[in-house]
Amino acid sequence: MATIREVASRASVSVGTVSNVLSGTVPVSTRLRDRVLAVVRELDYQPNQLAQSLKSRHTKMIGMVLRDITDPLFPQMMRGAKDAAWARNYLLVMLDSDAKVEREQQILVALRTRRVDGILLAPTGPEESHIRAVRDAGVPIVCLGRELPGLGLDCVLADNYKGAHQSVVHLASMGNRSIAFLHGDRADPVEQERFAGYRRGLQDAGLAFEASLEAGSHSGLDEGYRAGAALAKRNPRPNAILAADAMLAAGLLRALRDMGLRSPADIAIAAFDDPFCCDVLRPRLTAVAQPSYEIGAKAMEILLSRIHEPERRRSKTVLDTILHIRESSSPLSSAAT
Amino acid sequence: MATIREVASRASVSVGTVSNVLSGTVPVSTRLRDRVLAVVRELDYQPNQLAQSLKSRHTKMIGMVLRDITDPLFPQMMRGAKDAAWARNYLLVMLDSDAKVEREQQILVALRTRRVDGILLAPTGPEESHIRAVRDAGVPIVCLGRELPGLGLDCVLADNYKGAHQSVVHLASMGNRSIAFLHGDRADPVEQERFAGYRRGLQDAGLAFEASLEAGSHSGLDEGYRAGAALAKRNPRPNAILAADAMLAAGLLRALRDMGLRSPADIAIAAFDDPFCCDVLRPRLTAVAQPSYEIGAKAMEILLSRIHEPERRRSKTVLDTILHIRESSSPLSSAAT
DNA sequence: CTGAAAGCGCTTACAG
DNA sequence: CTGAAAGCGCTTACAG
Repeated sequence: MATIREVASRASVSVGTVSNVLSGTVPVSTRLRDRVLAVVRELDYQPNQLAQSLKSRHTKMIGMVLRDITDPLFPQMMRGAKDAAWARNYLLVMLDSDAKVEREQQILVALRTRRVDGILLAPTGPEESHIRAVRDAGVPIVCLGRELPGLGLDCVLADNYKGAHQSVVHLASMGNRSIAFLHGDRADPVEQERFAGYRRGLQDAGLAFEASLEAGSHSGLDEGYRAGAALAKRNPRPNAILAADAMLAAGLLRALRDMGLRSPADIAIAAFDDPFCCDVLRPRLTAVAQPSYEIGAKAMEILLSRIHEPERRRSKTVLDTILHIRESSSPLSSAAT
Repeated sequence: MATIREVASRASVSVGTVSNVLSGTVPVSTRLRDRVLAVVRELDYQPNQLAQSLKSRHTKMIGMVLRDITDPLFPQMMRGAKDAAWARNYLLVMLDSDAKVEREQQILVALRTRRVDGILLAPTGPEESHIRAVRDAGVPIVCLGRELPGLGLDCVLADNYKGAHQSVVHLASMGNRSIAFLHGDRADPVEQERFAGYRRGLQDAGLAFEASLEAGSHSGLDEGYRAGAALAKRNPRPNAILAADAMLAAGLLRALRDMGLRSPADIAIAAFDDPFCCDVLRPRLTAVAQPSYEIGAKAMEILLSRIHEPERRRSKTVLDTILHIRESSSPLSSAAT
């Protein structure tokens, strides 16, 4: 690839002059300007951003580190972040940490040595010493979807508490008196928020909570099937189930079907997050959607602000979830099975 | 962040020595070595990869440019590519071109100026002049999932022709005599392969093809619903439908349900690609899956080979698809609706 | 084994 | 307006 020296010599000017016409920060005579531009075109010269960055101390590049690119939560989040980045002329690159802390740590180091201007992070777990290290090195980080208690990082996340509360109130308003909670990962703080909102929703709806209303111990289709079936076999059978995620709900739906039970007639269902399959399942699944696009966009704006103003106050942004009421909780919304 | 000069002065050695102990390519006395390493730890010094790359002429970074990160085809592909990259100590970063050529072009330029060592590209469309430009600049590119006719790029893709053929033979073997094809984008070369395989499958199964067996003009749930319903209303009604993608099939399924038709009893269905929802739909969808993980992994291996051996012969790798037979085409596979 | 120096490809004051 | 020079943070021969 051509270097600035080559275009300078071909155009018979100094490299400084080439730099000046390209950057446009210093006036250059039209004659030289045209000569330089012609050579630039002729050679298809593109400045080496590595060299530029070395001087200018910024790369105009942001890294987005995701726990699991397979999770339907993330594509929209990335879209939001990407659009916000492009709007300010930053390049957003995405990395997948595969839900492994060591991988996350390696990625963080790789990003740091490549001097990205900032990082958007959907952390893998509670472990945070490696994150602290890169924060202490001075690279701005904003957390996606959850808050890391220890480090005072900016974060933007959905209001899981309120979302759970709202869905329980909805379920109760449809006449369901006993509403169960299907757990995924009880140790996950996000799920704990959801569970807390559920408990409070029960209370506000004047409904009782008891231990027999809880089931599930990890995520996944199979666990949804297993724990969902167990729940449906309880006597008395709960009228409704709020699942901690859509995967569990899909398994649950399968279990009901195999048991000859119908939803919402026999059991109403609602689930967290709203991957595409919710709308395609039978019955269509009522879901508490996170505003993923907005989370991504907002997080990027905050990151960019912090890059340009490192001392700004740490912020925590909480965005409302959206309740999509569909067949699985509402007999009215078209012919449900 | 600390620079090599800082650690050199703190350790009272020259920067060259620091570099030598860190790279390990030149022997250094234990005394100096320990002193340097101590300071490195103390300062949490990480070499600036920008500067390193400027000298060494490689960034150890690969860009993966995807047409649509929302497409369930891609997460696994990225996993495959990422694992292959890490194994050889390269960093893989992902970019989304949003199915827009201009965006793809901007990303390609951004990647080129940042001097990535190579690019994995799932191109957005037939337009290829901007791709040619970066190839001509000398950056190795391998194409994902399709072949760009004009440029002689390495590519790795699924055998769509054979996959279609196989699924038609399967459908025919289940006793279906008239098998329709539900189109997404007729201009898409990948779909054309699929359609050709379908035609040939019909022929090999001794079945007739006629124009009334074709429907659909673009992709999406709604079009699947619309064109699927049209197909199901034809007289005589086709026994089976092969959908160009799973989204179409989901819409089609919805249409059948609304028409009071059952699958596979009234109409058998198979679809291309195998997003998660295929296994969760009711009935579960028979699908021709692309070996996404393998495509990604293989493509990365080829890219890495080309990086180290630029003159190697151009290669085209075709991987077999996998037919997942499920309820929608096989009454045997559990109680189908 | 160790250090001084040149150079990777740019940008940015500073003279002229 | 234009060019020569210093410097960004490294690596790599080359002396010693």
